Amino acid sequence: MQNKKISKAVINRLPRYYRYLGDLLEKDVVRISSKELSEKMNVTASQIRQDLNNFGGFGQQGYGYNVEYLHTEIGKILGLDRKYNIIIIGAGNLGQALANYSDFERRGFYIKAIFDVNPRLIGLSIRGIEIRSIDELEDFIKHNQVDIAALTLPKSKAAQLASDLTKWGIKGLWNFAPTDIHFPQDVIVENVHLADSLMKLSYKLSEKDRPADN
Amino acid sequence: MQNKKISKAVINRLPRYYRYLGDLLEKDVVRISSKELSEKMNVTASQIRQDLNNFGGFGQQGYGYNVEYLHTEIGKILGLDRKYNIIIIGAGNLGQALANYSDFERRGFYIKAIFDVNPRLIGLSIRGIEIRSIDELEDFIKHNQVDIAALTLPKSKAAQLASDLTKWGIKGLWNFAPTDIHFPQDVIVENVHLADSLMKLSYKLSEKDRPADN
DNA sequence: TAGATTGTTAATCGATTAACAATC
DNA sequence: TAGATTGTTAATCGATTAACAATC
Repeated sequence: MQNKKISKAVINRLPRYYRYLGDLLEKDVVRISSKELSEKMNVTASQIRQDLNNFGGFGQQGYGYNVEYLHTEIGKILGLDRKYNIIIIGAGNLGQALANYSDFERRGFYIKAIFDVNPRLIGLSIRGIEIRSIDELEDFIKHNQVDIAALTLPKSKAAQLASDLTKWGIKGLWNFAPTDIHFPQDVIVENVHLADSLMKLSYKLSEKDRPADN
Repeated sequence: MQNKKISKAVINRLPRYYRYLGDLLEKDVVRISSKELSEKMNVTASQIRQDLNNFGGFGQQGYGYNVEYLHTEIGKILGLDRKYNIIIIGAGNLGQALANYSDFERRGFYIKAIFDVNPRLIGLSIRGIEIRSIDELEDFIKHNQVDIAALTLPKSKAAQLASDLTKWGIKGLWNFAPTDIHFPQDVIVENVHLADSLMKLSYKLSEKDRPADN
């Protein structure tokens, strides 16, 4: 079915659908119509049906959607029907926070190692995940199947490391450094810019009490 | 000038412009044309000019844009020409990571306190920021000017706390809990969903090796 | 002045919403 | 069968890109 190119807007919404369906599942809701879901999610029913139909018909006329089935199917679309091995580059606060966040494993994301330059951190463990020297990074990647590298290191080092990582075969980068990273090749980069997010918040806060000029 | 409603797409791009202009400033670049900037940022020059013209004419024909001036002006638009007091609700790993991230202060975001329910954490300090009991939260807000509350607590507690916080007068929520929070009122919510971000990454990784069907 | 580049209007493209026939 | 709700086409809306006159 999936022939036409899926738009970025649709992809951005998929995890949100997945989350809401997961919540419904926890509440033992068996079926839901696009209309009901649209009210919960604050979107139009039309958009939900359009979005889902990018990937095929998951519903049934007169009935709606089976929550469990739709949840599973969106999970498959999101690639959650397999496991991912993750390494974290940078054992600072954010890197440690990610390592400690055990919820990712429930979704199939396994953190296998953390790397840092700081000798005082190397050798320590977080939830049984060892902090290793960055010098071992290349070797580790060569000997382990690593799907995703999370970059939680300073901006100044991010670009060089990203380039090394892709050279060593990493295809997925989850970048938390406050700089954009993009590769024209087949490397997928997902950026998380916390500072940007905070600025959007301050924009909206300021907008509120900004006097309409002229 | 700013009369027409600014679209969400434009707002999302503003922090990115701000970031790139900051980088240029660090490299002592004095002026830049929309064309040069568009090449650096991987967008069209047209889009840059359209975006900026939502807020007024910051450039000069035949010259381009003065980097420092534009940086300052976008900063003002983003509301970075004032200070914000932040409190963090939830002193878990992510809350501690945010508290430790001193860079926010450079942009005018000051973390004033952290709150948690865990007695073993209460009383500790992170970078001089005290971890307090959640019982003191209401009182603290009443006696201090708090602009933003960062929610780094479990999903199960996020909704109730968000509702309390707004009752006590908080107008800005920076939500890291894996659940959507929205208030129809004048409360601004900015959601950071790390799990969603990771799922987008796994989508794109899976898409790559997904066989084009039929 | 000639060249460069903006600000802005018009054209295009894409995404969202509305509508409704198909069908469970 | 009648009612409900999907899947899907058509209409609308909004955002991006192209073009170019204005102007530094």
